Amino acid sequence: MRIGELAKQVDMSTDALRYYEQQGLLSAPQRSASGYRQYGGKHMAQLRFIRRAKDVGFSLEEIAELLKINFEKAEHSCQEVKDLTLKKRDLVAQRIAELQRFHASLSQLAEQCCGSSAPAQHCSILTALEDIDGLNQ
Amino acid sequence: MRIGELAKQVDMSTDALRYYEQQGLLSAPQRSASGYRQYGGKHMAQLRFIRRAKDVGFSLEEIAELLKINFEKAEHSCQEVKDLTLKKRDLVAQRIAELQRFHASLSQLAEQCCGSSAPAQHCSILTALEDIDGLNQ
DNA sequence: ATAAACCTTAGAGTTAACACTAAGGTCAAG
DNA sequence: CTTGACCTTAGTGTTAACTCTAAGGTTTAT
Ligand SMILES: [Zn+2]
Ligand SMILES: [Zn+2]
Ligand SMILES: [Zn+2]
Ligand SMILES: [Zn+2]
Repeated sequence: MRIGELAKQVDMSTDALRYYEQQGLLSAPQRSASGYRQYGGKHMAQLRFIRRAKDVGFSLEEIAELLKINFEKAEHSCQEVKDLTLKKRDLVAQRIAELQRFHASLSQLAEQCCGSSAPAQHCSILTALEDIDGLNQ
Repeated sequence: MRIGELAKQVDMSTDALRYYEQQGLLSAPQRSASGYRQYGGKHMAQLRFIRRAKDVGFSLEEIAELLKINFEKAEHSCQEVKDLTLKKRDLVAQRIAELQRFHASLSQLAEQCCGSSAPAQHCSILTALEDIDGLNQ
């Protein structure tokens, strides 16, 4: 299977596949006499692993770590894998908390603004951003 | 007030102030005979506006828009400001939803893994990432 | 045999919001 | 009058995950 075909199968771009190979996420495949990459089922499996790991929020760097562990299962522990997962989950939770603060502030600002098509000289949102006491306490 | 002094007052870096000026977020101040930037209260107010807008999640690009509206209040409406705010809030909400999906998946994965220091050959997390049916349905 | 569709590499571009560096001019204190 | 702290510009580096471009070689179908 050449790169275009594999890319179509897993719904990724050929650029992405070459990039993953360069980053050590996808095994370098054999090459044809003319230098074309020749992929097999193993590569498709790797790409599906990558896809699923991305779908739960892992970065490519983290996925590379997971793939390595998966490749050398005997030399790694469940603890290691679980730690990676929990650490990622906590980072995600932190980011969610930050965004929820944003969301609350934006909601509060929007609520107080009349939203009319009249000139904005009195706009409470602009006032809040200007004044020291516009937001919070 | 020179740039270092102002930067200290608002707790930002001098690089950041020059960057804001270049991006049109901070008015270009007068210069001394030797070319030093000379800031006043107006600039401090602008920086505080920027700080507060950042604190509720606006990007610098969005802040530039808000500053422009704030500067020409008569030519803009509350509706415009409120729309910006609501649009941003909805984007934030979307991102939160995505991260919450990540969080749920990661929690589920972690829950199923024994986390022991034994070899990872049986690890349910790796299995889930490998298998088609490991996650979701 | 030739055109369309595919493949190759290397390298630059994208986005955000700065941080860092170099090479040099200025200002206050002692 | 010299040190040290401050300022200037222009330009490069950072992170993530690719995308795009250029310049060319290969395969397949007609
Ligand atoms: Zn209003
Ligand atoms: Zn308003
Ligand atoms: Zn286990
Ligand atoms: Zn496990």
